[in-house]
Amino acid sequence: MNTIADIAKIAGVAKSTVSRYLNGGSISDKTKKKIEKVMEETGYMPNTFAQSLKAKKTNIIGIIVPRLDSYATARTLIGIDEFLRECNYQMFVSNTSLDLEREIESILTLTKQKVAGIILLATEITERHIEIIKTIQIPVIVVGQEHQQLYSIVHNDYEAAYELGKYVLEQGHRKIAYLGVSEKDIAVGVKRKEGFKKAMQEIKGCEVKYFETSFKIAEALIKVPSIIKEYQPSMIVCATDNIAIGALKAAYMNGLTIPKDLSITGFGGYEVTEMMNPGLTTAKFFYQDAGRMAANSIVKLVNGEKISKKTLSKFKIIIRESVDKLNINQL
Amino acid sequence: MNTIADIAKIAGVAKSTVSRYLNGGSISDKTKKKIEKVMEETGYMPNTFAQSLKAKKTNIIGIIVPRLDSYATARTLIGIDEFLRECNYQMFVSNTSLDLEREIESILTLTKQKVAGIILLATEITERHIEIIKTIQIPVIVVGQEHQQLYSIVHNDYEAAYELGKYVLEQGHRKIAYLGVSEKDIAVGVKRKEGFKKAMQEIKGCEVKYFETSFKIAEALIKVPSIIKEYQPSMIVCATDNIAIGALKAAYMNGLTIPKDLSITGFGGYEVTEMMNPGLTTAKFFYQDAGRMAANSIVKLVNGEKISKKTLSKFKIIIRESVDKLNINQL
DNA sequence: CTGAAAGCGCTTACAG
DNA sequence: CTGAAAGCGCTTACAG
Repeated sequence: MNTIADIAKIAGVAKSTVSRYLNGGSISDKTKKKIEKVMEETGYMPNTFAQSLKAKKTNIIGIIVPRLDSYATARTLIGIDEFLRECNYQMFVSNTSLDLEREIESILTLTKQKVAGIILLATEITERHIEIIKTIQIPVIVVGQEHQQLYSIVHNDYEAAYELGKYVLEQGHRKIAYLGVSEKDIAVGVKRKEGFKKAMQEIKGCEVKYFETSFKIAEALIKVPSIIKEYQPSMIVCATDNIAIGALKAAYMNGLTIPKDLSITGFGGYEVTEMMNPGLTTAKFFYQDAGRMAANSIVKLVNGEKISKKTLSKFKIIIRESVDKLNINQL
Repeated sequence: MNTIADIAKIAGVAKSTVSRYLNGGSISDKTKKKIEKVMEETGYMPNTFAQSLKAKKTNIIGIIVPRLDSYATARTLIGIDEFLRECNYQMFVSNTSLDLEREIESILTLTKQKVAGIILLATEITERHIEIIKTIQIPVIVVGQEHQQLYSIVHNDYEAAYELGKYVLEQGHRKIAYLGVSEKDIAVGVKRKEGFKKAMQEIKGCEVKYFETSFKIAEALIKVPSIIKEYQPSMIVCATDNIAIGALKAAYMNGLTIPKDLSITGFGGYEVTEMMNPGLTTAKFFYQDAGRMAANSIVKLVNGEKISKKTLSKFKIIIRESVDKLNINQL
């Protein structure tokens, strides 16, 4: 592996000239040719460390993800990657396996590596997050959760849940189970539930019962049968598509036909929900878009531009076949 | 952001002493205490570039993935990440969006960044891959595809397909459609088909017809109805779970009941196949294991240890409900 | 347009 | 155990 000094010697010029060649400084055509030739012959590759050591910054954006095996993560990463490439930035992905401790660690490690900025796909924002983000001198964008003190890109969980709730009521459902997640997760656990509640409050005589589960399909599989048995709702609104997929399977295993015997909805709009049978009605979020927005924001921050604290990503209610149309008079 | 020189000055020692403190060299308890104190006060963070510039190597392993939104990729990454963390290596993920040109580029970029090794989740290995991998002086492990000249971790596609083929025959199927992918993909396009063919050849009077589609669910959705209509098989063996999911949906949309009217199998063992209705019979590969194996291999190579050119990852036929048991006499 | 020199922040022999 | 010095490969004023 040869260095700029080798190239200079072979080409018979000074190191600085080679450096200038590399960085688009002004050089005569003659020396340009000479250097070009040597470059090709040697297959020279600049040492990124030496470059960064001088330049004091990199074109790398660190992305911290809670998990890799998630549709939402994958799509968001694709959006980030796409946009970053267009701006000549690279992305460095760091996985934390849903461990908040590792999230903090990752922020520190990325800082050491002098990334230009950090995008955090968040699940829960703790005091320690705020603290450390203030300490490091690097811009940070949070995706999926919001916090007054941080820049964030968030899905419109509240409105999406509200719209979905209204749709469900329009279909005549009046005895509904809402299967949510822990309120530690503000976006999924709180906002979606609140939006849904608002829709429910706008109508009289609708019975709703709230249940809680984890993000795991397997847990929904276990919880749903008892909900069906004890509460006997005409529909289960699930806080994520994965929970809905578990509910769908649980219902089938208990001999129920969807949507005739039970209606089910999700949140997310994962590709596979379209392939379920019946297709799942769900509130679709545009993860890839949100990823692009996050990338756009971080690049702006890195360049010292101003951006608004919070950006909302859009959603769409996708109506498929998993919700039955009930005749209200029959109830 | 302060440097080793700042720390040294504040603590009243030499830079080299601080460096020694950082790297576990021998120092007296007294100076240790002093430095420790200053470290805490300043919140010192070493500059990774300067470290790497001297040390001439990093603890980073570059991972090149063809796509991010794939179950197989995600699981493999998890396995790699897990193992690498245990060995104090970091992973740097580079996505190519199924663009072979970008794959070559990524190898070059990672080389410039002086990664210690590269793991390539491969789809197709071209001459240019071989060429460039020979050029760079960095160990490379290929996952998912094999090549005589490269180190690889491969799934046992051939045996898996053979076993699955035998199972299908045991269930009495004698008119089978095999829905595969392009033969450019040796593992999925060739090996699986070959293994399946071998099983078919061991029995007489079985009619098999081979079809081809892409990896996309949407394409399977289009192709499958015409296969059903024109060929009327009792079963469709799909080369991936995604294709099988598309087939399942297509069958439903055409009013068929699975497995009574049509049996379907896949390859992969994606988590969601268990949640389909009916559960999909499939050849499960252990992606996370394969990821760990790849990480293990690359660490060995980086440390100059010998490893075998090719390592096989295991598989398991998962029998669920998507294959009907036929009475052969009835045929 | 070109070159010599200083310096980025660290590590590592080499003396003491 | 500790310090002074050289050097990793590059970039960037500063002269010429």
